[in-house]
Amino acid sequence: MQRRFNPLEADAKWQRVWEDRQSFRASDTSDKPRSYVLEMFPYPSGRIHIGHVRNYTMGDVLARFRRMTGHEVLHPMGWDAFGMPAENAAMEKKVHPGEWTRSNIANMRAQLKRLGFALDWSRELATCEPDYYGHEQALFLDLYAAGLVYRKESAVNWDPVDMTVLANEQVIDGKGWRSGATIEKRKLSQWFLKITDFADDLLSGLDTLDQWPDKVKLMQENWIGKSVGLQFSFALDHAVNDIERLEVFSTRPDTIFGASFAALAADHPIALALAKTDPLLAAFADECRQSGTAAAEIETQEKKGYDTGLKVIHPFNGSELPLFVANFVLMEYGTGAVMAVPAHDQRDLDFARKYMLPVPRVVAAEGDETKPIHDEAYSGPGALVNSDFLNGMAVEAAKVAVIARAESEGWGTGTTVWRLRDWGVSRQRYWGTPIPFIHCDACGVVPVPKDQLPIVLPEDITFDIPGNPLDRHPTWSQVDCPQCGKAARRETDTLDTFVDSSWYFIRFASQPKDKPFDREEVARWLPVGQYIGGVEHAILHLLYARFWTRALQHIGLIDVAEPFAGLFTQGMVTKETVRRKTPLQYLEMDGSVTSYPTNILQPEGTGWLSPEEVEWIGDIPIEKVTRAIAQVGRVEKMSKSKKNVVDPDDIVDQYGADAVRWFMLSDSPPERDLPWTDSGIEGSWRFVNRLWRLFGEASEIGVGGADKTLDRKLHQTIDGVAKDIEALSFNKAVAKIYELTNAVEKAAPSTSRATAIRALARLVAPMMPHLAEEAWSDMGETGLIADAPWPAVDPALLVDDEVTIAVQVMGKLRDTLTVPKGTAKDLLEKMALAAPNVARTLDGVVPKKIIVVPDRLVNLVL
RNA sequence: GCGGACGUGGCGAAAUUGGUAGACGCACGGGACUUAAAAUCCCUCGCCCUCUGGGUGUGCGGGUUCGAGUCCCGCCGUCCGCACCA
Repeated sequence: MQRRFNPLEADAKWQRVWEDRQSFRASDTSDKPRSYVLEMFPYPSGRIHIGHVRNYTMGDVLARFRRMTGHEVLHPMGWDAFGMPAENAAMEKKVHPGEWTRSNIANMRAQLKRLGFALDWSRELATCEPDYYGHEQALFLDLYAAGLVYRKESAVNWDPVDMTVLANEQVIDGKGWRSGATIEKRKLSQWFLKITDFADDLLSGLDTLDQWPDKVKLMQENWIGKSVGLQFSFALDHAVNDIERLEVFSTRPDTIFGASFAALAADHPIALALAKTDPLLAAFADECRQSGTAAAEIETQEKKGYDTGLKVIHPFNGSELPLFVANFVLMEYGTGAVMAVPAHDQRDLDFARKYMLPVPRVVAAEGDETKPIHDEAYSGPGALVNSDFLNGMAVEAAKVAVIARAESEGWGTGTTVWRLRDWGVSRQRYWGTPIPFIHCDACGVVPVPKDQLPIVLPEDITFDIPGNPLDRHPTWSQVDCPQCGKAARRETDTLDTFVDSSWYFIRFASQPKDKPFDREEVARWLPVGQYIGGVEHAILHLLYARFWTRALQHIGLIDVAEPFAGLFTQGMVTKETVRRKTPLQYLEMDGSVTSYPTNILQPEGTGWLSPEEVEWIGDIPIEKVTRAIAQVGRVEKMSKSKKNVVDPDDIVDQYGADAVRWFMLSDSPPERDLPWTDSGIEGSWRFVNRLWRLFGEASEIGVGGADKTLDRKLHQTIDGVAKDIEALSFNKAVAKIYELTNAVEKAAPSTSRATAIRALARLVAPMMPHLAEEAWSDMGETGLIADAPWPAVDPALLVDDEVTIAVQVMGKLRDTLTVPKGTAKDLLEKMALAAPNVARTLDGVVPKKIIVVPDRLVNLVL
């Protein structure tokens, strides 16, 4: 056993054993308590990156730990395999997207296997295979039958680079989330999922998710964007194209007497109608449409308007208010028109000041009733003033009163408006799930009969020109109408890949051939107990998956409303960057620095330097090629462009899987970023070897017999590490294991020490499974440590029998006392006064008051 | 602008209900072993001082308390999300 630990040998050996024995295959029939541990499945880009390793290591530790604590664990892995990169590769490398994707999957599967994850590979799935997406088509048809899928012509977000439509969630600062191209608005016939039907449920459901980060819940809440208020109509003084009334929505109906104008979006039907005969308005509307939606532009953009000359009639006092077209009113929200109350809304105020409109105050805090509004609108609480029958009411009461009057008089209703839009799922791409519909000139849009599923993608396609290859395929879209039998056309749009990832966790739990899943089997596993992934999916994926699950529950296919009971969002892996420094400077032999003119020898490239391009002289980085001094940049997310990527394969080659896994769990709390350092992985590797040597001493009993102190340390560690793993506080579990290891190493040989070493192997088994198996077998155990139970805790050993008491004088530490646990207060008091450091500090002064906290401290107050 | 999170050594970080700040790891420094190196082991390691002791210290300024990293009030800074949402 004194041989050196050879990770590459041990890793391969135990990985083969686990596979041969199908150790991590989840049983559907087990009567153990079930635990579904899931990490977000990867897109098969070609290589695993270190962020995946961190993500899957966390899930793996929890999964292995749950197995050891008697759970039947489902811990599956699959591939989010449809999407644009495969088509881009097809265009660039002339390789079929399917071939590219499947070979990437093979590579990445091999990489994952090298890390020894306890995954149930028998349930592996890839969303690009017909036996997955065919079932997705069936579910889509079920949702269609239930009225949750519809098709409509609408203005959509068009990405001119990827040449496809994007959902609102996929447009960030007016740019495509993948391509970064500025998004255009286009009118297209599109498929939509009625996520808005579930807006209220998705919002209130957040309250049931007590094991989700507040941050994610808040982000979803904001995204869903519920606003409660009054929708009502103003009468117009002149009809426009037979439109006699103007519908507006307001969350502040209480301020209705403060309205001094009304405003329309440039695309509002009234504005469009007026623009036909008013070239100046048409020009203004065009200007509004062109203005960008980027953050910086909105920030600085001036409020602008165009007076239509029309008036709206105030529903209570009959006064006439001017009607403007204004650049700050959005057609997509509410009714595309607003009642403007400058005193209590900042945008309305800015606008009113510019166009010299009145600013009557109608809400005031006590004493402010006659205080005029200057540059800042008042949106705080208070009582209504200058508001007729509302005067004196509080804001909330006034809202209720106005809504009641509007409803009884028939010109408005209390309404809720949502920011959430329906989910547009059509994509004009090849590499996605074909939408199972047929367009017939006679019958219209006809769903594909389920017995004709799956609609499989054609293999013979070309990528030589941009656009959707399915549109160009000579025969694929030609099909007979299922209803009338006449020649018809297949839908050539495919589904957004976020649909694929909205139900894969259900398919993992149950994968019959003839249907998407079996209801009873799903009920045994769902919801996912612990879901782990990056925070970048806080809205997109996690909202869509919640919606899809609720929709399936709504149509009676499954029994849970929420797919993920526990969610954990882990931080990124970062690394220091190194950049070229200009003008170039050189380190001379004597340590001095020489500068050279900037016009000679300027090297090319981005300026980021990879570790291979840099040599370190002390802590000064030198670029090898130019010999110039470089500079250490910020610690940033690993990326090719910053040249700070670490490849998992390389480091597994060098240190083995366990050292890498251990490093992923050490130091940084899992929700925070983890800075990768070479010395850090070295340290992990050192610890692997330290443990290996210690495991070799498992049978050294010595003469001592029991070692009570070590027994306590062991049991406290077993207990603490279990709690830390349950809480996903891996960094704390790691620290406790280090502490125990230090204690065991220092302890003299004894039966306690031998016991502790054996227990230590099981404590590290979830984190370093290969080392643990190797040691376990060397210790003479016959079974696998992967199947071994978590060590039992003796509660009697969790409490110390001796405690260290702090002795303070006026709150400052002066001495400590070591006493038996539970020592009486008066005795502690005496001992504290007698302590030498305390006596010297007191110098004869008698304390006025003595505070004794048993087993903690004594504080002498003078 | 709105909402949220976070500020602790050279670095990553610990710290139950307010109760010995800096566990654990990394780096640095010193030592042992060695012909030498690697590996390993031991020691030191917040800052300052008149150093068997004392002062000071958790972004800054106040407050509550016998006692504050932790609670309260007011600032400053960093990061994240949303963004003309009526």
